[in-house]
Amino acid sequence: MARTTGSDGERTEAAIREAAVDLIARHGYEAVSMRQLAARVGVQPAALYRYFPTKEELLFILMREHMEALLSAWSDARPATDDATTRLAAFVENHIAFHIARRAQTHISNMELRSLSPERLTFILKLRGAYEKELRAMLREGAESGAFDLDDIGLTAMAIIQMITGVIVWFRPDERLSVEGVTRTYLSMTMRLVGASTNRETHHVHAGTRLRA
Amino acid sequence: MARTTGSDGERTEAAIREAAVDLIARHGYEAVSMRQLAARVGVQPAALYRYFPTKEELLFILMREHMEALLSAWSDARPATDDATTRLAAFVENHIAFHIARRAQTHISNMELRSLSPERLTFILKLRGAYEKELRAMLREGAESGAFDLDDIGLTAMAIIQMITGVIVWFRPDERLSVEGVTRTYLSMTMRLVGASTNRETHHVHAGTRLRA
DNA sequence: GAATTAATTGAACGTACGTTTTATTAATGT
DNA sequence: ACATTAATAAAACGTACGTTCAATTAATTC
Repeated sequence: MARTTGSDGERTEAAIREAAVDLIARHGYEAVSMRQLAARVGVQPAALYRYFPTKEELLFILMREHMEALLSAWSDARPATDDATTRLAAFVENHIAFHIARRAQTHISNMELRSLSPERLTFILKLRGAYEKELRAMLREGAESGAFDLDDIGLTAMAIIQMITGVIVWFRPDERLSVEGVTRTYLSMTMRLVGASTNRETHHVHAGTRLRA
Repeated sequence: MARTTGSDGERTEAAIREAAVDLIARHGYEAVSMRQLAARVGVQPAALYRYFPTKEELLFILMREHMEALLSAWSDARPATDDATTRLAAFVENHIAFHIARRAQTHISNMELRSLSPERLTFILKLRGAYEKELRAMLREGAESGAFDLDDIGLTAMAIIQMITGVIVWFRPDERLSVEGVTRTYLSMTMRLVGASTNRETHHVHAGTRLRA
């Protein structure tokens, strides 16, 4: 046998990507073999190499596209206003929506970094860094304008990222928890974290633990 | 060759554990071979099987001991008082100290769950569940007593866990960031998250001039 | 000092891996 | 229709994997 009837390069490549995302997110990059992947796609292992030169390149491409899509989504969602609170809220909402919609890809981008070659790792980390920088810039602006009250920009940024990315670890939308409800709660928690002054929560007094030396 | 001079079962087993924790945390369970592990220990691959029947059992033992040590550490650190704020503070402090001290084991317990058989996975998840239940109980008590003000106990618990466990992902103690300083900041952020009220009158103060990058 | 137990080696088993090569068929362009 | 290109299959390459087994030596016991 050779070329099969109805075969189409574009469709096959898309099918490989899709199957790879699902399998790698589920079992891990190292645990998924090219034979497994080919079987899922319904093709012989050799056919994969028409579309992706190596297994690692396939992983890298999936990661790169996910990170670029994340940055692009934020670029689109980013509000025009300079108001730090509005911008931070948009950031959190976009982040949660994006990560819930692409749970598998996010899992891969977070878990499989160590399977990348040094150069590819650096590339992905640069994209990640650019994204986190956006958050830090917001926090700094809010702190300087007085909209936020926080101890440490870097630590707060990491805390927020960990918190809102962690949603995908446990969240499955059901009748009890909706995407909107979860987003609302996480938005509220984020605002507390940065010490945002809102009209609704002025009666709260935050913990007195303050800056260290 | 056979038994080597000075060989000692206890020491060899400890060396295997130690090497396994380091290698698996660094490269991932699937990526580490028994041959690699044996080479690191300075022994032939077959020798490993005197101490651990299979590779997966070795992973399971490392995870189980880590989780049991975590529960045990909390059991020791848990304050006698019923005060929710005091107890939550102790929880966060213990959690961060434990996870920084055992970064590699934590990494393994968080990342390699999918390499466990269903029964072993269930076992580990039960231990983890017991730990998280402690946190939820604290939050519930604090919410009922009025010490805390929060929207959703389950979501807040997950947010806190993600946030304080995330420390090990990026934190390396250096001259700029000490364990104590990071712990203090995370403690403060946790108290904000749960809407803790303090008896000390703390008014809204801008952190502007004291901000760190 | 002989017998027993503990610790390890060396070699091998069967299997699976990522990848390459070559041949073959389907679709496309002329 | 025919030549060309696109898409795949089939088979094989060398390598590495987890694990087992028998043999061998060191330490311990009596």
